[in-house]
Amino acid sequence: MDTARRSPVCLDLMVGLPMVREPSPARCAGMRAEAHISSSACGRAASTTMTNGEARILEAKFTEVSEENRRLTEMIGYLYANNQNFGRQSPEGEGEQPASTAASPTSPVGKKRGRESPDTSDSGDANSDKKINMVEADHVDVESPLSNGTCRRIKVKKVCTRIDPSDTSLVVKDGYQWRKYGQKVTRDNPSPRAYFRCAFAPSCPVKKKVQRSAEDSSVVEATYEGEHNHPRPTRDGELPSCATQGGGSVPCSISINSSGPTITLDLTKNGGGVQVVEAGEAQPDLKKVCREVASPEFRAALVEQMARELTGDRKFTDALAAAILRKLPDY
DNA sequence: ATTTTTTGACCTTGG
DNA sequence: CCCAAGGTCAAAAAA
Repeated sequence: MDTARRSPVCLDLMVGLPMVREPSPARCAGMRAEAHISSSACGRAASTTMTNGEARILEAKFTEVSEENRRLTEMIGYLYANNQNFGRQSPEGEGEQPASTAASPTSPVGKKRGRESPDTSDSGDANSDKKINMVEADHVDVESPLSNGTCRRIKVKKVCTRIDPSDTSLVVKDGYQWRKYGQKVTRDNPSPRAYFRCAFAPSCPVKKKVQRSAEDSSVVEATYEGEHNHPRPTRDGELPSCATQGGGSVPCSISINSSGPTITLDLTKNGGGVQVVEAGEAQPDLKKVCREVASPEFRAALVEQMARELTGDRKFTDALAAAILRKLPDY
């Protein structure tokens, strides 16, 4: 497990870009339109100091870098998810069934499955301090179509938890940090359903739905969709610190905000390198991608491009100069 | 001032 | 095309 978790890579390279959500197919058109509007607005703003041609070149470059950025982020998240899969059975660590038992895509989650063997291994550590106990853990994989025509399996896991009936918060402590983004009353259940996203979104795609059981209001059903591409923050669901955890698995992180003066570059973890554990049963092209990402050439190119992007950013160089100046002793 | 939650409106999907 | 239901967004409110 430690070996499998030794390279959690969370590389968020949103260089000077607004955070882009996981593009839902239906939203792509709108998002593209927005991107176009904003970039052309940029072009207009810039036209006071540069020619139309230059603006267009910059715009094209911007689009290209954005696209590459998105691909890299996606690839690394995917690699890490795979990496975790091979190291242990699931990110939550429960004994799950093999993926071959996956339900059909048209039936994502069996509505009400019979109560099976209680599962206390999942998130039990995080819940042990509360007066709640896991009643059921249910898990299936569903396939979600990707833009390139292939399908990616999304793990859907259902966990029933017994809580105090007077507790109306719909909060299920599972060691991760969640942000609520919606609540809805559904037809088949008088109690509302709460929608949560992982606090690390959009880099972490995991979502969960929490709703009281229609039959037993002391039981809440939490449905998890997807897998975390980062370690569990802490027992209490706190944000991870930079300190090394258990098996020395801390995500490398890069956080760049070129729209403002604050720039955070954290390449200290894992020596700033990208380790990739090759997935034994990975698809051939995935293996190829693994090798490519792990290769020194790729890393060198990545570093070079990042350096180019950063040094080319006037705001970054200004902020850097200002920071260095502050560090210099006054004479 | 900043972050998180709430909640009505909007979007998507399936029948 | 219409409708219903689930899911998501984003402005406002609360912490």
